[in-house]
Amino acid sequence: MRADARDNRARIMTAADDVFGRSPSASTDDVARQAGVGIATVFRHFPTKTELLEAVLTLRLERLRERARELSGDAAPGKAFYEFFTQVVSESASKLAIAEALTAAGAVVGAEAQEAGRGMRSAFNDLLTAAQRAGAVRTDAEFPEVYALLIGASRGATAAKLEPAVRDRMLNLIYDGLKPYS
Amino acid sequence: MRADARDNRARIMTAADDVFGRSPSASTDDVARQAGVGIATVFRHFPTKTELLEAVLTLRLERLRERARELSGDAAPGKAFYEFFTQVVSESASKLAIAEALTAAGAVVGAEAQEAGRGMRSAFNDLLTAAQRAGAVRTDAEFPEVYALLIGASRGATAAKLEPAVRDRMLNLIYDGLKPYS
DNA sequence: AGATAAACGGAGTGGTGACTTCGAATATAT
DNA sequence: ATATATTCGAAGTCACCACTCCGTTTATCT
Repeated sequence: MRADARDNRARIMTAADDVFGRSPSASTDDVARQAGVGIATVFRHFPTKTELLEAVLTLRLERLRERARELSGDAAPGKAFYEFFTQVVSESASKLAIAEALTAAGAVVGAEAQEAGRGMRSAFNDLLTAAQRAGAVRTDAEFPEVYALLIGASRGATAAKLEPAVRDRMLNLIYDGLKPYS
Repeated sequence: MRADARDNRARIMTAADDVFGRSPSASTDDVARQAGVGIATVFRHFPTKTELLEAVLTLRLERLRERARELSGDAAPGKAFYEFFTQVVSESASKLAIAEALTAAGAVVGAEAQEAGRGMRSAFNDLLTAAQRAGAVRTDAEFPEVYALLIGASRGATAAKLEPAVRDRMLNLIYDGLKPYS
């Protein structure tokens, strides 16, 4: 690939991430304008709008998986789990698309995005079981319902445009339900 | 209004509730076809698509408020609160639009829908405070975060197409966080 | 039953958005 | 520097959708 083509591809991804993050129903023209390229250039790199969306989604999922792994290396298991949970929800509140991405991850057709979704969920599951072993999360909570909580909290925070203080109180309610009986 | 006109209006509302419930991006033609009327008839009753959506939303919100009031009369306060919460989430899982409705209720422009949203939230708040007085919900949980939980659980369940069993386990985690320390 | 006002439906209209075409521009190899 | 293969972008095409127009039908009143 020629150097200018690679540049443009990166700029399109960045622009798409930004534009779709603000308004998921934005048009391809919007993305092209924001990226400073022609429409045709967008379609040359991503033959269909769906593929562009999937590329953005994949990137976001990969970043989240990366973040989960960092935390699992750096912090105490309980802290790592709750911090990751909080961070995902906080980012969703300001970036609509992450929530949609998380949702779509379970049902998306594109092989790449599916793989990224599996990776991210797997990393989250590792955080969960480590936190359970450390006694920071009750052991009778299983992955599916905890993941459902993560998605729900993200989408709820995004949809309702919660103030940060309310969002934190909501998260604390959730966390109290996740902690072991004392 | 002529009798046939009133009939058609009702059929259009029912059809819209069904069609938009399955796919919120459905076209007005879809609604007309499902209702068995021409497109023009739909637009005669609801001059714009937004107004049709708002009418459906308002109806749903009013039904929810009604349900909340019934429960608050019939059941013990704690039971009434948790049952209402569960029912809203369950219905959202099968009817996408309720979640969107709940979300939109906070920000919708139409005066009628706003009023219906206020009424529904107020009825939910009554359930909450009664349950708190009865010792079934911790008293330091305030309305905004509890309502945020309701929206989040609804949207999460809808978006992720949770199996009922997982949904119930997720709700139990939430409820454990809402119950008073024992 | 006949008159008439109200309501109906189907065929437009205009605008938008995904995707294509093709001549102009530009990176890279020699 | 020049050739050439690759990439670019502006101006299309086509399909879809919200909304309108108007000739036809139908409920209701006398």
